[in-house]
Parts: sequence; structure tokens; C-alpha cells
Amino acid sequence: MSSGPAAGLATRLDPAAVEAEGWDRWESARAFETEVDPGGRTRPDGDPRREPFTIVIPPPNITGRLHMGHALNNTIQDVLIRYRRMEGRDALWVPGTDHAGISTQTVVRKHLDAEGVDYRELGRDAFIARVWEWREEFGGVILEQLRKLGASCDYRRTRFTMDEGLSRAVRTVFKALYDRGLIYRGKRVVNWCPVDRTALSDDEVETAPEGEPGHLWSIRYPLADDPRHHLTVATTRPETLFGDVAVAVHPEDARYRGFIGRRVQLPLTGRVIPVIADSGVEREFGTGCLKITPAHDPHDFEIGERHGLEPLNVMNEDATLNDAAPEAFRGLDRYEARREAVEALEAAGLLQAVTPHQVPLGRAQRSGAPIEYRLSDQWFVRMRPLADRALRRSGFEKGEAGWEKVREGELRFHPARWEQVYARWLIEIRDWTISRQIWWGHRIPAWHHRETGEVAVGVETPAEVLADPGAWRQDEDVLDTWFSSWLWPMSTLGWPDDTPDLARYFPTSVLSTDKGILFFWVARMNFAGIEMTDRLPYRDVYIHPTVLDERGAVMSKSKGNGVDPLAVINGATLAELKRPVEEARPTNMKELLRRVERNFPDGFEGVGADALRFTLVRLCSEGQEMRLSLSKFHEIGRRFLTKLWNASRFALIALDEIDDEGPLGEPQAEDRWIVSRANACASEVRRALDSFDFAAVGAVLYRFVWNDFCDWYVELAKVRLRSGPEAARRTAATLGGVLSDTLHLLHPVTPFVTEHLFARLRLAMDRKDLWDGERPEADLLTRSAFPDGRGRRDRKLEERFEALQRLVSGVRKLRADAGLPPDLRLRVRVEESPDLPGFGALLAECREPVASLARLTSVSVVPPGGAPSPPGLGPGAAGRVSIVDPAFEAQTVLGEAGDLEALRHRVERQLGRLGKERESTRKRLSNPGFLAGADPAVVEQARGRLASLEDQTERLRELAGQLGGGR
RNA sequence: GCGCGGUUAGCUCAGCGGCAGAGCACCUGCCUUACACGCAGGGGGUCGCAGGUUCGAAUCCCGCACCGCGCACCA
Repeated sequence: MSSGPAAGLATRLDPAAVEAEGWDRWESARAFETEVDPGGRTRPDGDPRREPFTIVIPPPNITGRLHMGHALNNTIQDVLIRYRRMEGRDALWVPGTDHAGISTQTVVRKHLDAEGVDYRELGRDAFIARVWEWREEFGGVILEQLRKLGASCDYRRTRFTMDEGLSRAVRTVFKALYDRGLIYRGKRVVNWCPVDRTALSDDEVETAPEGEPGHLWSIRYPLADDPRHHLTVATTRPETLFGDVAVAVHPEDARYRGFIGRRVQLPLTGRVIPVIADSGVEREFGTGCLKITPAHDPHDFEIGERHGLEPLNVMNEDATLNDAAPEAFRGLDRYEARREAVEALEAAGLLQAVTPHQVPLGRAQRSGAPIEYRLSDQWFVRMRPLADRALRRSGFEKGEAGWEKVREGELRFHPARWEQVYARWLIEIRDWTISRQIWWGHRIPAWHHRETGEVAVGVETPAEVLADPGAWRQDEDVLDTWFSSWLWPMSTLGWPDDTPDLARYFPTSVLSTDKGILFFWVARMNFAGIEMTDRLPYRDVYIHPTVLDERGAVMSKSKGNGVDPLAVINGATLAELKRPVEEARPTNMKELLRRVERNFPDGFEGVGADALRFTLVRLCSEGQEMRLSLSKFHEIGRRFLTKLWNASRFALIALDEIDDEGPLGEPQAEDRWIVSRANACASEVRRALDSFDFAAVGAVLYRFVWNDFCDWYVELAKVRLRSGPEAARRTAATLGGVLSDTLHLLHPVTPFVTEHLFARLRLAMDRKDLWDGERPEADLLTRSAFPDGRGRRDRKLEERFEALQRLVSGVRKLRADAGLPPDLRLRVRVEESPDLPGFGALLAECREPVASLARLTSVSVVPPGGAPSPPGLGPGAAGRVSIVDPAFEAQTVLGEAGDLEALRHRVERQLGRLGKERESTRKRLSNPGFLAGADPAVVEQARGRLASLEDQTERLRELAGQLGGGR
């Protein structure tokens, strides 16, 4: 064979070249544009009758860089989109980015810091202009990176959460919810980040489950009218005592009953505050006396409100103490103030005890700073009514025992268990703080009257404001980033306008995302969809596993343990591999670096986007986690694609070498077998895709390509290709046809390589006119029809073929066990068993290729019961041995070359195994309970099994006798 | 504290009521004209522990242990 230019395939897969070619072809064919364009016009070759299938991308932050979680999530989405597109749906994948309020503001602020510019001095408008400039320059990087991955988005529809249309959507929802009483403004104790100087929602605060080490200080508050007596208050935050407005005890706490209604003197200040009774106090905790600081603790705020106490705010925005504190403490950071306060208390003899204590300390998710509770005016979304509606849509109803699932919901989670996590959050939901005291974001569309305090809210500037602009000022705050994200599936398609896109593509089909934003995003999108359109924004929600490093730790930039998807695709030098670790400076940096050096002394050779994708899909099982290391991408993805590449080369070379025309032979048994297997593969792949079982998609395809196609069919085909022009043409047609199906099935997962291979295969098949009536219509694989999975399977044939495979393996084993040279050719006589009718015929049909695979000089087939053996194979022949199989007995003669002792040993082992199984089966069958209780089919199966085991045992004993006799 | 996952071969994971599986790693033999990123053969597991249900349990139920994740917070 020559691998002449006609084969048209490089000897080695070059991912970069294949990827570039892929994008060229897809783009010039506008392959990922929808049937109907955003203006409502059908594309020239489009078909508007195709049912839409829509995914909106979880918009990455404009500050983002592609990490493995993105790679996984977007691979999944692309697999789904490409699958449905090939299936004939009008597939739309909407790309876009998120303005990411706080993170972007922080990034740009740091840039300005580096230039020596103070953003506050720059002023709001100038700062925002700088952010837009930054966004123009860097904001699109992540989408470019997604393209490298092969993301088949309709890039014409790229959206940004701060686009004019999307911003109007934000204002529209704000206005609507405000008018419906679902958005309100109020003075509440909120989570405050002193670093970013803004309020945060509860979901943006993280608390270590075991708390953080701290102290519990017991402080004496002397009675105002009798300083010899005191109450001892226990607190973890002595510095907030300046904001105390009362001391509370439990009304039924006998120890303190006499103190209720009296007054104590607040240490370090001399202020006098009342002792109140409130059942919100835990008697068991600390001393049972709780200092009430309404401005700096949500629980205290509630108690304060119940008792009509005026909160006293003692802190500034940056968590330094303000002028409400005694002079000595003003301007001190809260932790300095704590040290000083404790010292002062001790000096005053008021510090009774200090005990170590684990404190449940909340930290801002983004800055990592400990949260300060701060009383301030903020905007909130009233979540209860929204959550109730969402719960009902998921089939929950509120009964005596609370919310319960009473019927099938409209939303399907995959894996299904996420629904209860979702529902639990909805049930326990609290109001959402949506105002942020930053500049980058959607400015709250509310105006305050300078005199009256009246509030005007409008999608556009309200008329009363326009009429007297000087009397009004717009609210300074911007909205939480998620306040635009929760509209994403609607707003990207044009809502609130009644656009053709919205009419056609909303609600979308599937949402794929990380479990980390189930509450932040998924739940809230449901709320917005239901509230504004009365529809859920998608039907299925897929939650992908969390990507972990090889030792089970979550990948993160700060740990330096991430595997960079772009390094996987393009490759990286040793220095490049080390860089993220060196930048992160984790505590185990040396160890990590040593590991990189040991595993990749010469760097990492890029495996390409397809190998990255295949690996991720193959490992994407329904568990909660996915452990990854750089080497996996080579082991799984690259190896598989190389195999596919080489198998395709084989097929293309075969196609090249057969006659251009001439009659096509009848399909041989192995042709029918591989077609049956390919059909099985197609239906399993479809089932797996339909049920979001991505690991199975990968596994099924891997097994089919490697084991069925390469290990068996290709090997058999080699013989047929040499046995005459008609058989060769038939074999080439099967090779090409099955490979074509395989490329179709693989395309959603490995789009670039399959598109490349398909182009060459199609050309070759056309030239030789071998499509056999199944020529794909589309030029591009990506727009070609996905195999429907309904092709015929011949299970009987597959069963017989398995016996044939066992025969070939059996001969190989025999040769290995007997210590024969691998190239020693044998003669074999195969006697059929009545248990598998048709096996003899199959074997006869495949005599030639089987002889080749098992290295046999001849294969004779005799019916059950056995015709006379040919000379030299009959009983008594020297060195005669047989392969005992449920479906046949194959005899051969090893002559003097065989190690009969080793074979005897082998037969003994086999007898041992068989004996154990025979005993357990017999025991089972003699158990009356089994006979009575088990499914009759199972009993029948066991009977058949026992018969077969007994039969094989007998034959093996006979063989053992012969081997012994030969001694 | 409450909830959700996980614990199966050295490693990564499938299997989820009726003979313990795959890939990698390991051992042996092969450069067989698609592929040594390969081919053929092989060894390797009391399915976390302890009970129960069942004729039968890796699989279902109840505890326990350990690992991971989420929610809550008694100041």
C-alpha cells in the first residue's frame, strides 16, 4: 500500500492546522448562524420549520480568563448545540459577557493605582469612561478563548450586560418590580465589605463551617445607680460596645430578673443604657447577658426594633470608628480599636475574662475581608413571593408540614438531586440586597426629591424629574451584577421588546452551569422569567461536576494548582507551566514546582482542542467532582484521536487503492456485524446525550472506535481487501460508511478532527462511488444529519461474532500458554455446539480472515456431534489439545513444540474456576427458595448455565486426560 | 447543627438486586505494510465498617467511620 497524495491525510494529526481549517470552513459557510436571523429573515438556504434549540452561555466576566471550569462547561454546551444542530434543530447558542461590577471596578482601579491615579479624584464619569476603554481592549479575550475551544456560538448575537438593550431590560424590571411592591428601599443592617466599601447580598458572604479562631470577652457593665454591682456581658466584638444601646437578658432568666428595667453604665463612655428583657437571648450562651448593638448586628437590630431603641452607628465605610466613639478611638481600624478597647477595659478593671472562641466570621467572597454589619439605606428585592411562584412551577405546594413536592415540575435538573438543593434555598430564601455603592454597573433608575424625599422610579428619566431637574437627584448606587444576569436568557434575545428572536428562541432549551451559581443565578433567572414573562427561561438545567486537581483540591488561581486549558490545547514550555505556580506563591510552591519538573521536564506538547474536549467529556460523570491532571489529556484525548486519525488513514488508503468502479460484493458477515455494532453505538450515544450522561458518550465512542472498529473490523478488512476486487470494494464501502457514521457521532465532541477527516472521506467515497445510497447531503459534517440510532441491529450475529472473537483469542492464549513462537501456524478443527446455531456458518464465511488473525494454516468446521476428524487431528494424535468454549470446541495439534506441562496447568486452573462456579450455580438451583422466588427466566438461565458448565467441565476433564496420557 | 454527594484493582472511575468491569500503571512477548501515542497475552479486588431485608446484596434499608460540598449560626 502506498499512502499516496490521494489519501490526502497527513501521517500525523496536527491539531493547530486542523483547527484553523475547521474555522475557515465553518465561517465561510456561516455554519453556526440560525435558520432565522435576528431581524426575522430566513437565511437563504434556511428552513424556519426547524424547531429551535437554544442555549444562552453563562456570560463569563469581562475580566475573566479561560479556566478549566469554563472549558468543561462550554464543551458541554457545544456538544449539546452541535448534536441538536445535526439532529435538524435550529440551534442557537448565544454568546456574551458580564460586566462584573465589583471585580471589574477593582481591576481597573488597580490599573489606575499603578499609574498613580486615584480613581476617586478622577470622578465617577471619568472613571466609568476608563472602564469602558479597558473593556474595549481586554473584555473580549475570553470569547476569543472560547472560540479556540470550538464553541459554535452564533457570534452575530454576542451580547454584553451593559449593552443599551440589556440596560433597558434592567431598568424595565426594576420599575416593574418597584411598582408591584417587590422592590423596596429601607434602612437595614446589611453585609458590608470595608475593602470595596459596598453592601453585599447574603450570598456573597462566606463563612468557614468551623468558624475562625477568636475570643469571647466578658465585660462588666456596672449598674448606673449602684456601681458596686454589675452585669457581665459576653461578646466577641468588644470594639462595638460604643454602639451599644441596651443590655438584654432572657425574661425568664432567674439570675437577672431583678435587673430588668434598671440601667447600666456603658464602659469607656459613661453612657447609660437600659437593661431589657427579650426572649431572643440564649440563656446558655456566655453569661446570658447580651449587649445590643443594633447598627452592627442584624440580630441586635431586630431586638432593638422590638424595643424601640435607636441604633447608633459607630463606624465609617472603611470600618474605622467614627465620631460617635470616644475621641481616643476615632479613626482607628476596627481591629486596632478592639485591642485598644480591651486594654482600656482591663485598665478600668472591667474585663472579667477572656476565653478562646471559634467565631462564625463572615467574609466577603470577592475581597476576602471580614464582613462588617452596617446599618444603611439599601434597595432590596422581596424574594418570598418570587420564590413561592418558582416552587409551584417545580411542583411544590405549601401544606401543613411546609413545602412539599406534590407533582412533576416544569424544570428538570440533571443530575436530578440538584432540585432539592434548589428547592431548599427557595424555601429558606431571604430578601436580596441589590444596591451596591460602586460606580461600574447599572445605575439605579430612581430619583430622590431633594426637599420632600419623594422617590420617582422610571425606565427613562421620569417626567416630574425632567420638569424640575434641579429638585431631584438620581440615586448614587448601582445594581448588583446579578440584577442584570438574572434577565440574561430574555434580555439577550431582545426583551423587553417583542423581537423576532424573543418570539422564536425564548424560552431557551438547556442551561448548563456550575453548582456554585445555582442560587446566585439559576434560581434568580427562574424568578425573573416567571415574574416578567410567566415562563421558566429553560426546560433543563445541567449542573456539571466541579473540576479538581489530581489530589482532589478545587482548582484555583491562588493555589496555583489549575490546569490551563490553553496550555492543554497549544502546549507549554516548562517555564510556562511553572509560571502560574510561581505567581500564586502557594505554601507548597516548592513541592508543586518539583512535581511539574519531574512530570514535564520538556514542557507539555499541546494536544489540541478536540483532545481537550474529548478528555473532559470522557471524565464528565454524574458525580459531583472531576479529578484532572495535565497528563490525562494526553492519556485519554490525544491517544484516542491519534487512534481515530490512524484508522481513518487506513480507510482512506484502502479507498485509494481499490478499483474506481465495478460491482460491489455482497456484505460479508463482518460487514453486517460492524454495521450492527455501529447502529448500537449510535443509539447508545443518543441515549447518553439525551440524558446528559456525557461520560457515557465518551466511553461508548471510545469502545466502539477502539475495540470494535480498529481491533476487529479493520483487522478483518485487511484480508478482504486483498481477496479480489468485488470483496475489496465492498469492504472499502463498509469501512467508509461506518467511519462516516462514526465521525458524525463524534462530531459534537471532537468537531475539528472529524470535520477534517470527513472532508477527505467524503471525497474518496464520492470518487469510488461507494456510498451505497447513504451519501450525506451536506458538504459540512457540522451541518450533516446525526445518525438516527434506529439502524438495524442483528443481535444473533453479534452473539456469534463474540464466539468468533473468543476463538481467535483462545488460539492466541493457547499459543502464549504453550510457549509457542508467535508466528507458529496451526491447523484448527472447530466443532460447533448446538447452543449457538449459525456459528459454524459464520466461521466458514470468515475462515480466511480468522485464519489470518489467529495465524492458522486452516480452519475446518464440523457440525455438532462431529464428523470424522481429518487426519492428524483425531483422538490420539500426539500433542492434540482443544479450546473449550460454551459455543464450540476447537482442536489443534501442537506437536512436539508445545509445553504440555504448562497446558496441563492451564487446564487445571480452568477446571478449578469452572468447578467453583458450577458448585455455586448448583447450590443456587438446589435452593427451593430460589426456585420459588426468583424470576423464572433467571432460573432458566441458571439451568442453562449449569448445563454448559457441566458440559465444559466434562470436555476439559477429557482434555486433561489426553494431556496426561501424552506424558 | 441541618442537608447533599463520595468511599469498588496501585491510580482515575463505570456498574446500582441474579457470574466483580474499563482506562491508565504493572508483568511477558511482538517494530504483524493505519497506529510503538501501537499490537497480542497476563497478574491484580473479603466492592469503607457493622447490622438488617431478600432464595440471592457492591447494588435496597438502618447505623457508624472517613473524605468532599452546600446551608445555617449562640452575641
